[in-house]
Amino acid sequence: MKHRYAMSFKNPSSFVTFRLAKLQSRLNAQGTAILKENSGLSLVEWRVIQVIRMFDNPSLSQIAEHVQMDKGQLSRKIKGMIEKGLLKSQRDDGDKRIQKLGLTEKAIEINRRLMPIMEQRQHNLLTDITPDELDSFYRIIDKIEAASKIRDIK
Amino acid sequence: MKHRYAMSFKNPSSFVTFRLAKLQSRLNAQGTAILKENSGLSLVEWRVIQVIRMFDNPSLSQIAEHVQMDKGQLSRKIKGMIEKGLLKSQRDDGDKRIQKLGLTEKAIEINRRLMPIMEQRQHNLLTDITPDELDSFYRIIDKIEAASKIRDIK
DNA sequence: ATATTAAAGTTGACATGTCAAATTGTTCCT
DNA sequence: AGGAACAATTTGACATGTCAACTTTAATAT
Repeated sequence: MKHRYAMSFKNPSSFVTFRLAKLQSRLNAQGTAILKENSGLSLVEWRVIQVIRMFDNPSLSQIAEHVQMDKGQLSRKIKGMIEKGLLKSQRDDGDKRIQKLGLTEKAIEINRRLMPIMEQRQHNLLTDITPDELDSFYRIIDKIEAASKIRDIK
Repeated sequence: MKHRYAMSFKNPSSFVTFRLAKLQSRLNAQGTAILKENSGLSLVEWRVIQVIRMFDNPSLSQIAEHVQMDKGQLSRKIKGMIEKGLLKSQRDDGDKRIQKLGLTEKAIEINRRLMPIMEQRQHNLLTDITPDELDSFYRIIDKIEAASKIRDIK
């Protein structure tokens, strides 16, 4: 289905991107604050831990893909996390370029402690939203994300 | 309405915040690229121009509120934009702490040229989404944003 | 086989974001 | 009026993000 929207732009929120950016900014601030109060993790560190936890010893590139983050930045971040004792890395047997990353006991323990708090947070964000609404929300996000890949604007 | 969601978290997208962060990251990259190709503006500069355009000579603090941005950062950004000849500032008559910000002809002209491109972009992002879906999308964003203000998690 | 191209990760330079303290002007209270 | 409390903006220190170049190893093509 194609739809044409009237473009009035009387206020900045006429842009979906504006609305999303503002929301994102708040969510980041809240997430950072919660993690700070309950752990020593940054938002990125928390996300990296989740990705490693949910996939099987992913490589740096795979993590970068999942958290949609610059590889350079992630490289430094992971170095830091290894120094902090959160991650361990192991060279891949087959491909010597690849390092497979895993969680240390320390990270697992922090995750165990933090998870209920983060679940509660998510729950708080989503009460007031019906399951149907949430479905639709995710579908729209998918659509916008798909459209955001198309670079050509002409 | 209150809803309880099953929290399985088998993959990182189980967190709304993850999904949104990823989407945001893509949208930023796309927006930045489009602006770069078609102007010399950064995303923040573009947003600042929109806010100034749509409100009546707002102050720095008002802009910061609308774009949800650190005032310190914005202060520097605006200084830069004034040097680039995009903005002009004028001290408020009543309250001498306040500077009211306005667009220069140059900024207006850039905006005129850019607006159709950015509208087209928005249009591309939203085709495939019905007006009803979009309504619902905005409502949900509002709800999540409202919930994100509540700092207390206990 | 070996030269070319590509992928994984690292590094450096530089821009942007965050936080807190400092500055200047305003308002409110007595 | 005089000072405490507050508001708007600026500044500094430091963390994070972005981009491009570089190193090492792997894959592909002649």
